[in-house]
Parts: sequence; C-alpha cells; structure tokens
Amino acid sequence: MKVGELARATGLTVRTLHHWEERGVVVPSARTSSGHRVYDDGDVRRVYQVVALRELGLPLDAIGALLASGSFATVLTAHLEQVDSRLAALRSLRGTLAAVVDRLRDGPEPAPSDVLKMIDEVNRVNDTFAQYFTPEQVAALQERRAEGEAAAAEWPGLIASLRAEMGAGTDPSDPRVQELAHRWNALLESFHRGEPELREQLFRMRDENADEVAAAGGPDQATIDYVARAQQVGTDEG
Amino acid sequence: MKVGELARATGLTVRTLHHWEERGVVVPSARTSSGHRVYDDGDVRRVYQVVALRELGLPLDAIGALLASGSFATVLTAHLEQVDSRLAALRSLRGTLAAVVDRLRDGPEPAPSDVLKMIDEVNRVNDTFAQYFTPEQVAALQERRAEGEAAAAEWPGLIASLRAEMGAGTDPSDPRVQELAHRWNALLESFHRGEPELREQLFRMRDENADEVAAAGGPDQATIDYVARAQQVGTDEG
DNA sequence: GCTTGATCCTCACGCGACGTGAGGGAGCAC
DNA sequence: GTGCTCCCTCACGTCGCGTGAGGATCAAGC
Repeated sequence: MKVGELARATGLTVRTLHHWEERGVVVPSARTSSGHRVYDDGDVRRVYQVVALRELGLPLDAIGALLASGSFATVLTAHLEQVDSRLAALRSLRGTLAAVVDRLRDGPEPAPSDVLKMIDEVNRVNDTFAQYFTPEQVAALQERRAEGEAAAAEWPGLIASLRAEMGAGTDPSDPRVQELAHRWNALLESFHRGEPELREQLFRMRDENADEVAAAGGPDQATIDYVARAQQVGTDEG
Repeated sequence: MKVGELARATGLTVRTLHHWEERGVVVPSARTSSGHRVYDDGDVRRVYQVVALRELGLPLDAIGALLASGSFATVLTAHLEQVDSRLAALRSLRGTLAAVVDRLRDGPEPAPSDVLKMIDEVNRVNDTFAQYFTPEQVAALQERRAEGEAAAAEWPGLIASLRAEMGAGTDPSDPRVQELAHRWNALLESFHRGEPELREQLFRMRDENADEVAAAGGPDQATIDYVARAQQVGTDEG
C-alpha cells in the first residue's frame, strides 16, 4: 500500500502520514527503490490504532510510547485526569464569560474601561465564591445559572422595597413587610434549594464580605436585621 | 516604568511584555536613548486591560482589535459560542475516555488490539447515541453516567435470569417472573427518569439496532417479548 | 520512446503565545 | 575599574499538521 492509497482508506491526509513518520509513531516498514513509502498489513493496522488513540485526545508521542509499552490503564487514567482539569478550567472560563456577556446585554455599548472593571469584578466574585464553595458546588451553581440569574434579578427590587418600609418605620409585623420577608425566603430558597450546607456557606460568605456585597447591590446589615425581625414575628405568630 | 518593574507589578514575564509589543497589543509609548522601554500610565493601564481580556481566553489579535474598536458585545458573544463548542467537544471526549477507562479497570492488562477494539466500540456506541438523542440529552446522560453505570451493571444478571425462566417455560404470570419484570421497569426508569421522550427514543434505538444491542450484551427480542407478556399479565391482574 | 496527468519525494515556513537561552550593551554601587 | 543587575535583540522550540515549492517517479496512451 502506498501513502495516497492509505490516506484515502483512512480519511487522513498524506501530510499527516508523513508527519506521523517524522514523529516516529508509524514508520512504513519498506520503501521502493525510488524511495516511495510502502505500508504492509502491520503498518496499516498500526495506523488504525493511532487513529483510535488520537480520538481520545492523546498527543502523538504519548501514542508512540503507549503502543510500545502497552500500559493503557495508567496512561489513559492520567490523561482522563488531565482532561478533567482542562474541562474544569474551561467551565470556569465559560462562567466568567457568560456573566460578562449577560451584563453587556443590559447596557448598550459601555466604555472599554467599564468593561474591564466588569471583568475584574466578575473575576473577584468568582474567586470569592471559590473560597466558600467546593468546585462541585460551583459547577452545580453554574449549571443552574440561567434560572439563578432570573431569580437574582428580583433582589434589587425586593431590597429597595424593604428599605422603603424600613425608612417609613413600618413595623416588621406589618402584612406588607411579612409579604416581603416571604419573597426574601423564596429567593434564598431558589439559591440553596433546601441544602443546609449551601445555605450556611452563603451566610458565611455574606457575613465575611458584608461591604462588598452591599456595594454590589446586595442587602446591607440593617436590611437583613429588619427581615430577621419580620421572620421572628412571623414565626411567633405562626 | 521599565519592563522588569512592570512585569513584577503585573505578575507577567518580561518576555510576555516583549511579545505583546511584537504583536502590537501594548507598545510602550517611549524608549530611553539607549533603547530601554519606558511604559507610561496609559501603557500600564493598557497592560491591565489586556490581562483582563486574556483571562477571558481571547487571542491576542482579537484583544488588539477589541481595544481599538470597542465592540465588546459582538466579539465576546461570538467568543462565548466558540467556548461553548469547545466545551461540548471536550465533554464528549471526556465521556469516551471515561467509558474506556472504566472498561479497562475491569480486566487487567488487555492486549493493545483489544483496547483499540474497545475504543472503536465505545465510539460506535457514542455515535449511535448521537443519532437518537440531542446533544443536550447526551450531555445530561453523561452527567449521570456514574449512577447510570451502576444501574447498567444490573442488566446482564437480570437478562440472564429472564432467559433462564423463559428456557424453563415459566409462565409470565409466575411471581418470580413478575418480580423480574418489576426490576426491569425500575432499571428502565433509572435511565429515562419518567421522561416519555427519552423513553421513546431509547426504544426506537433498540428496535433499529436490535442485533448490535443483543451482541453487546443487551436484551434480545425474545426476552423483551417475554417481559412484555409478563407486564401485560401484571396490568390485567392489577 | 515520448508525453501526460497523477502520484510521490524532500525541504521549509506558518500558526499561538510565549519559554528559554545566547551574546552583548546600560546603569549603578563600590 | 569592576562587579552585579537589568536591559536589548535575535532566534529556535513547542504541537500537529496545512500549504505550497520544486522536482522525481509511475502507469498509460500514442
């Protein structure tokens, strides 16, 4: 079998077969007197093996070593771990990027420096999250990001309403405040889904980053205390 | 500010700053008489901007164009799509790789040719799945692969038991067969989770690939008919 | 035996974002 | 003057090929 023939049969290009020979992964066992490559049955089988292993994303030299050593379990397990870490990195990148794109859709055509500030901010938030939640939890939160964003959009209005009542001196037991406290709980619930661990970590994170949270449009301590009193009253009455 | 200073301040290397100048993304606005680079405030800000954009995974030339044009929304949206497709490809690769590694853990040290056959087989199964399920469905199935594998491990035993009863001529209404049919339903349920669409597609896939499924250790038509009769009887009685 | 079209050969550059020297000036303290 | 640190400009290596460039070989028809 000559290169062109083999290339057509395998769907590879001639250049690829040349390259594989250069790298030593598939060296045709013979040449014609004029120097044309001749692949015998063993060579052809080897090409198919390399094709299969390449589909697993292995680098060429690893494939060569693998076909020589035969230690598939070790190498593939290590490779899987590496793919996992690449996947984690890419997922994280996608999260950041999606957050930025989301915010870009809101206001049209912001100044470059604003965009950069946004990116930094998103990154800081991500880093903060990473401190309080395990990678798995972060991944899970990412997956539900779409719903989460929809719910998160309700916070500003809710906080504004609560501040208004608080400023007006409305008693926490007032039905209007009770209603707001109820919505507050619903939003919290949409985040932690009843998992006490997530809830706990979220509270810790807010406590230890109170200023940043308030600056980012989150609730301030006074509002939280107000809601807590409203819930206390609600519980006493219920 | 000179290069080394700026490099320390930003955590970049001197070579990186040189490279960015080569590519035209950050060109220091001045040089000393002896040719040393001098970065002014604007240059430094620009470096930080490039750092931020690079964290989003953008290529250098795109960053240069972006800082010149300011069309963030368009470029970042396009980039997000590209990241998504990379993510999809990597997820699929991870699925294949994980499936192969899983099978490698069962038998110790198989021959190279067996491993390659395994890879081909896994790929064929993946391709078949891709024909019947949408990428989203495949991704969702991948996510639950761990549980799925555990459940899948029960199929061979269940099928063997059913074949034994069938061979012994046990009536489908027999309590033992009813029990097996019950387990059968539970396993099916663990796959499609009550979603009729998934269930439907799974059935179509089995129907149209009956031989491959049977060859891969799946149920053959006779066994399926036997279970169907058992369930018919069960329904009639219930 | 000659031409022709397809196939083959061997360099060798290009991509992306730098790392890593090599060889040699510049700046500053002693 | 001497030594140390920082700076400069090439320029090659990475990974898996794509894409020519320029030339030899092959099979076939005339």
